[in-house]
Amino acid sequence: MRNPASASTSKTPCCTKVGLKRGPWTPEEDELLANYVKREGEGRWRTLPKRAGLLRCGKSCRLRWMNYLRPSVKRGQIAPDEEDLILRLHRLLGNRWSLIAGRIPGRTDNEIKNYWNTHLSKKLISQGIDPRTHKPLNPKPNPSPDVNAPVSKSIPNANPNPSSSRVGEIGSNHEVKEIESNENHKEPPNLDQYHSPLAADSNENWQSADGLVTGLQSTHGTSNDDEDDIGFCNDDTFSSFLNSLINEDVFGNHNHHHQQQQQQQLQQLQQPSNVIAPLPHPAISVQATFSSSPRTVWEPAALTSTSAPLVHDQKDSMSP
DNA sequence: AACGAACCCAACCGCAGCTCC
DNA sequence: GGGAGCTGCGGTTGGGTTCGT
Repeated sequence: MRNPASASTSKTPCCTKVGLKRGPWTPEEDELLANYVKREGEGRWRTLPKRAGLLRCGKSCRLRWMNYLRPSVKRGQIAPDEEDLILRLHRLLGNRWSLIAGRIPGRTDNEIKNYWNTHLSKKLISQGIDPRTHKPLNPKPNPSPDVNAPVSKSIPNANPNPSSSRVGEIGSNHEVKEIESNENHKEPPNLDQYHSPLAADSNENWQSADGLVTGLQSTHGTSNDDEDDIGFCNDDTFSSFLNSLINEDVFGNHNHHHQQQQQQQLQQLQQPSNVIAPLPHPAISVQATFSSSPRTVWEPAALTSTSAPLVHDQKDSMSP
């Protein structure tokens, strides 16, 4: 990793350091950016502002495009189906917002993160469920959770163990690395050690976490020819699992590929229309974080207006 | 009506991973 | 192999809006 105090910082000066504009975007800036990206395509964000005639830093441009200007970005309220999907995916993935967003067409990671922090975490808390672990807040047969406890603004970030904000959840990079590392050893890790959202819990109407784990593991135990190549949480396996999750059919619909194939697929994914592949195996769009693959991932999820949106396909009830 | 508290969400920041040279 | 540069992710902030008193 680079030392932020040295090269990196000076190489990528932030807006303030070079006197670039910050804060809310004006319609004129939006238009400049949108027109430029439509004309030239995404990428090369660092130099884009200059080329597009914007007094913004590249990061800011990218964020604005990704979260707001992209034609495929869906606006409006999160539908109940989407909410349910977010809950289930979060339970599985933790705070991997981009992965979650990659499974929900038209929604951005930022939007989902915000929605989680402002709505869902509170909702879970009010149900006595720890939004981080998806376990009961008070495991002991205690007086019911304090539903009336004030849910302060800080709740989203309220972490029983603040110093571990990036360490204490399955979604953390460290843990993903561990999983990947285990993958190399071809030994299924015990997910419980990550006190993961997969851990069993109670009063939820979505699938039992034990079932999820079992399902995931059984994916390996029972599946096909490519077995040797499959680590736990192998990209495709994981992706399959996510699809199954979405389909609410954890044990069905498995299909494994070699990682090499995945790489190829990922390259193909540079074509947006491929990103969320149509069922039966939409798989691919979740790969980035769980693999060493180049990132492509989530962008396309939003570009699926022409492909079958998973939520629609599977649940057939998400209304516009 | 006025004020403060709470909420919401767009945007920013720092870090980490990847690619290229 | 290692450093430089770029991109993307997740956490956090802060300003505008809504709600409650």
